[in-house]
Amino acid sequence: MIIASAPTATATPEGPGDVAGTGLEAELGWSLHWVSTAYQRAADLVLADLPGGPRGYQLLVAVEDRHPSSQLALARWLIIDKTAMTYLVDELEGAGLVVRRPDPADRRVRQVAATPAGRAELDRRRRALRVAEEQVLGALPRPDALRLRELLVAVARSVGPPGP
Amino acid sequence: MIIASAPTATATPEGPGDVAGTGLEAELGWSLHWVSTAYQRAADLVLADLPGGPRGYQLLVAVEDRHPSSQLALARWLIIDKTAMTYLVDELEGAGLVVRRPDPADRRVRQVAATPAGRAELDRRRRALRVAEEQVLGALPRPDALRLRELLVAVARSVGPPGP
DNA sequence: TATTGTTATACTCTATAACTATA
DNA sequence: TATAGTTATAGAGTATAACAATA
Repeated sequence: MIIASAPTATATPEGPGDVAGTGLEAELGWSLHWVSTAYQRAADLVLADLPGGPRGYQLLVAVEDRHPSSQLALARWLIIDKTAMTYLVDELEGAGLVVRRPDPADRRVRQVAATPAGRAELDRRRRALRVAEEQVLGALPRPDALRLRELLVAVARSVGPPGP
Repeated sequence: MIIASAPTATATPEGPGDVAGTGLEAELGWSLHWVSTAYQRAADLVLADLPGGPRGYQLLVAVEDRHPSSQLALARWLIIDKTAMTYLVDELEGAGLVVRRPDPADRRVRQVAATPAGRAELDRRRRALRVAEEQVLGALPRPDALRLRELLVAVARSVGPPGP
């Protein structure tokens, strides 16, 4: 959970020269919380009926973009437990979106690959998510929205997606 | 959960004139996820030993900044169930950080107020959180960090903290 | 002996429902 | 009858542990 303390009355955006004053101590937590919540709400609507839900989407993206070598590699990338991965792959495989293939070189390993239906589903959801993003950032003028994306990406890079 | 798909190889920050390209569809979810996760990790360290944890902190902030008129008002502001609120207040009251006072005007209602110990604790945690925030944004030059805070606040205001 | 994947179990959070005491 | 607060219960999501197959 993100720390979301209330903004104080004087919490108007400050000029860049300003040091964070006493009313803004928790503002980062507060704003991050609400932006994240809004995005989640929008994304959940888009992904609610996808097998596996948001997790299922993440899995499809990872499978398509990274071709992970095993369920375990996939679990580590998504930072979920290997036991949860079993259930998640079960669900997506049951829906025909992915298939498990035994690795010929190591018969302990199952490779997970998207089916054509899975790829089509992924494309649809990706497009819908892009619309959802625009709704979340809709209050910002476009240059500001792009700037926000840039800055978030810069921070995200520095704080830690697990290395490729 | 925030949708966190992997960035693609070409996901370098784009210039403001650029329309989001095909490699960036899920970038907002991805960056939001990682920034939020980093902040949460840092905040959890600061708040792990506080009674009620992060939730307890949010409650202390709300009690001090907003003086809510009842547990129910507090629960609505923090968007947690009134039943969870009971347990949370129990924990903080047991630790001597808040007290429940019956409202003289309506004996069904319990007002929640911070004790001196609660206020002192809140001040300490607020300062520690401010340090944590700076660590999360540490990779950005200070003007960029301030700009990011501004933009996040602008979006947060538009997407929905419950009105005061 | 170590590792991948599966299954079964337990634990934590949150949500639902039922109850009390006031209004 | 409706509301504030409490308690008890059930559910979802997650983590832990033991197991089978393979290296």
